[in-house]
Amino acid sequence: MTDGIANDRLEKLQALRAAGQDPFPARVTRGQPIAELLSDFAAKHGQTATVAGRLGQIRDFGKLRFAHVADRTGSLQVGFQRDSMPAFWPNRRLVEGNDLVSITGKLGTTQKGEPTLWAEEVTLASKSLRPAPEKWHGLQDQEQRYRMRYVDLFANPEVRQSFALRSRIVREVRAYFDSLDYLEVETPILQPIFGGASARPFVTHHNALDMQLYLRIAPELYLKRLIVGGMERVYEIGRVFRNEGISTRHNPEFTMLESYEAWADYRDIMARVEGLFAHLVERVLAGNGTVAFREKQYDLKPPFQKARYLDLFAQQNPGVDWFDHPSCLARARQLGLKTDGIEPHKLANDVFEATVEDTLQGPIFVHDYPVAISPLAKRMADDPRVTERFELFVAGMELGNAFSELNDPIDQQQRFEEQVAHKDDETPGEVDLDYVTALEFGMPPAGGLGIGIDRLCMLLTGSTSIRDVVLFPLLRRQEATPPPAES
RNA sequence: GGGGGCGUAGCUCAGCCGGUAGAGCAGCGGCCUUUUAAGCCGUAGGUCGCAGGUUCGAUCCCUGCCGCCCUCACCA
Repeated sequence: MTDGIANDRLEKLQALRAAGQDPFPARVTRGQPIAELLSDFAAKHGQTATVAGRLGQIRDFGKLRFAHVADRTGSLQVGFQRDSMPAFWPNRRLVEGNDLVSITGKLGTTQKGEPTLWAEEVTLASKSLRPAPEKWHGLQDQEQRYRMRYVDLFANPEVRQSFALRSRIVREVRAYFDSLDYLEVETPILQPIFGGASARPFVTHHNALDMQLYLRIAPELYLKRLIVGGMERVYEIGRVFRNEGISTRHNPEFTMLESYEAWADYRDIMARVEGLFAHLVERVLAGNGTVAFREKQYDLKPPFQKARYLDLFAQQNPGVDWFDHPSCLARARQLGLKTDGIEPHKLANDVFEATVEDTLQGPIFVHDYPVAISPLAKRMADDPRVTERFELFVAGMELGNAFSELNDPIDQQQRFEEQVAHKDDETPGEVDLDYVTALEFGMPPAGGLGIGIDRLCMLLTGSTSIRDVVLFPLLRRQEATPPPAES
């Protein structure tokens, strides 16, 4: 357990104990937030104050030492003078950089005007047995930053800021839906039948019921049951799980916002999305709607562009008919896409993704998706081949997906049966009959929305990798180095 | 899964044409009461990711493996 712990720090720990000091006391004098102390600092000159936090590197002048103490709100210099703290002085070296401390003293300044707490009493709050990363560069190694996020967070202040911003984004998303009289709800993560998206699920098992369960790939079908139940406006922000590849835009567990609103259609939901972005620009970006992402600028202030799915398809694939398999097949081959064993509608959409998605700098609403790739969306009245559905793209990245919800139980059952007939790893092996039953009781016309919160955070924080907005991204388990092979 | 890159001290990084390892920070000892990437003097710290191979000799070249990063595929 002590493997890798610096010996000199263990020695100091022992020395502290020998001197009768607990290196891990249950409580110390709590500090005042440093940011508060720093505001109108001049007026506080001479006052007694306590700060508690992590000690930075010590600058030692013999009979005088300086160091900064950082808490969640900021950092403040502390000065230690031999002549004003004779009791502490002989043990001063037992408290060192990266230790957690509580320090009481008088507020003042140095000759250069730096706000400083002149220490009178120092209490070790918790001994750090490991040194801090390099003071100037912080922790740079990506692997260690993800594996040891706790170090990344205290060593790299901008990481803390990024996650504080994420917290603010989620809070404001809630505030927006709350203001529209939506109810925040929680629906099952453990589901006997997975649905609401197309993705491979994680499989688990409940012992007492001896039942196979899936971690949800989407909350959709449960939220729409609530619409049937008359809740009318609901949203959920929660983790979903997809057993698929990992990339800069994909983590196996990620946070999804889904909202459903009775009596709304997909046009209304488009307005909701624009309203949400207007709210976020105002409350998170302080009115400045321009964000930098992957070296480009994006203006997130609504209104957003709109384009029909099939029009975009036709622009990038002249002469190709989305609904005509041979022509899509030829185009797919020309693009070098994988074509073996791919369902026709899937292939057509692959052509769309290969040729159109990268051009969608946006923000742009792509709307009216073909029904074959939209099993839960309502058909257009004047063209049953397409649905009332849109996706929001920014920087070639899919941020959201919305549609007028299919509420015809007979159509829904047929589409489910179609899916089951062509079952693959990404579709459930059975029809969700209970969901169909719910629709049979009558679901009002409704508009639904899904937004990937992590991707939204990437955009608003300028992060190029989803791992920079997920506190603990999934990494391969680090195995102990295997012993040399026996012969 | 394919392609590319990386892995050297606790941290940040050098390391030439193959000749057996370096700096800064952190640590330890010393000097210093106004520094804030403090400074100066000294000192200690290494399974060069792991395992093989080539070679008189491998951190360096080759092969395999492990991990991470980028990218493509996958992900409606």
